[in-house]
Amino acid sequence: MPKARAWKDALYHEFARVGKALASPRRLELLDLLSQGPKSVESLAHELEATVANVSQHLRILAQAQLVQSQRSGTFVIYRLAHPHIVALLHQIQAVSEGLHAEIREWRQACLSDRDALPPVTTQELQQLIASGDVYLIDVRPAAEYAAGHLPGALSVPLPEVACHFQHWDDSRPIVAYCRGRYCLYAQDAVEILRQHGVKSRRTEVGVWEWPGGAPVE
Amino acid sequence: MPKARAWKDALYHEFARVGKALASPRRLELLDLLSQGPKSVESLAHELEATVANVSQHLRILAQAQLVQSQRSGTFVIYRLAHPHIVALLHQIQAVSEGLHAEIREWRQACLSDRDALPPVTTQELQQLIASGDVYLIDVRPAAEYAAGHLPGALSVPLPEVACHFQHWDDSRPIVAYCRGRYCLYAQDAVEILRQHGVKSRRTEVGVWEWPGGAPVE
DNA sequence: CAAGTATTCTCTTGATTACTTGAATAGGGA
DNA sequence: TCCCTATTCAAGTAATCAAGAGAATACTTG
Repeated sequence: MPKARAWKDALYHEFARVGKALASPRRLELLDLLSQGPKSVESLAHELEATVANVSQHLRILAQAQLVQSQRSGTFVIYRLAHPHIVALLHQIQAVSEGLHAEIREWRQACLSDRDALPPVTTQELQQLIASGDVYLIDVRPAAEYAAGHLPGALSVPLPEVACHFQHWDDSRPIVAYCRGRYCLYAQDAVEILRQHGVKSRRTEVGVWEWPGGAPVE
Repeated sequence: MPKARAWKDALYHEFARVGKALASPRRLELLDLLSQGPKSVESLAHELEATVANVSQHLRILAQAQLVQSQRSGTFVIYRLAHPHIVALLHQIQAVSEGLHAEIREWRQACLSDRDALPPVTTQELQQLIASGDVYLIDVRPAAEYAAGHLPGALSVPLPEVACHFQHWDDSRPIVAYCRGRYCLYAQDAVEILRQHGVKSRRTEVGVWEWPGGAPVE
């Protein structure tokens, strides 16, 4: 039945177009950054510490696979994910990868836990804290990412400004920092900065877009 | 901060190992077949209409990414998925791909619907039918895949045997055929065979492993 | 132990991909 | 209109990957 073979070949060829787009570390990191909100080529290149030309080419490949869309805004070109499902796909890959390759778990432990005095805040805990309202919930990502979506009740305190803000705060309320996700070090760094100023704080277990209630509020 | 870059590079490199494994149509089809149950290299090569050597190499790549595991059984080597999460990852890729590339939907419509007199059975409908017990629910996949897991109450009627079995059945009970999934033509073929014998039947909308209740019973 | 077979390994060829560098394009602001 | 800047294009090189053919391996069965 050669007809059935042709149909299957075409079908899996299409699926592999998505697979090929996910086959490069650079492109996975680009998608991860774009999951935090729309960004320009230049800012993506800066975050990746890669050349603009290189990032531009990777974005072209992602656009050909229709995983991202671009849109001109002034002199910049702004890229965004083409569909919210892609965030779920990313997390699925990361989950499978972490499930299969124990070294990732170990790295994460090594990077995140040994510097961390206090254990991270679990999702349930944070939900209770938000409901009670008695918490400084700080979003330590860049302000643009906060603007693209954040947890309910969160304050935007980008990492470089953490050291300035806390001084005017009530000492008795707990401080909880969150960032891009499981593999982002920003919240970890914020907690460390605060600790060096003698202020206790904790980070969340997961990032914004892993929040169970779905998309965060604007 | 070059240390953070090194950590990120290593991390996304690991994620990309999974991505690279998913970047080939052949490997995606292999994973899809393995999601139906463990199989030998030879039977996989036969289904893919590829050489054994070629399939063996693709399996090696999948094994290096730790997506599949092998185990010797007699003179055969049996491969299986390393983790049930991988099925979810596959379906996620297919969903994103189908969401982005409209042509896949069109192909599927063209292949599946025009030959089909009766509309497919929805998941809710089938659940009601199974609960009532008043249905011939036939699993038209190869017997080995039925053995590896099937829907509750299903009969194993491999495609080549469909023409023999139906004759002893009660005409008044409805017949519903299911197969590997959304992109498998077996159930479609079974319905067509039955129609040529003057018997009405329908196929399900989804396959075994897309069943909402999770893994099927043994 | 020997024969037979399923599977894997090795090597080669051709094709695809990644990254860099330098030039070109295309808007926006003066 | 002209310049300025963000982005893209193009060319070249190094590296990686896909697929096939044939040899080698590993295991079972007699």
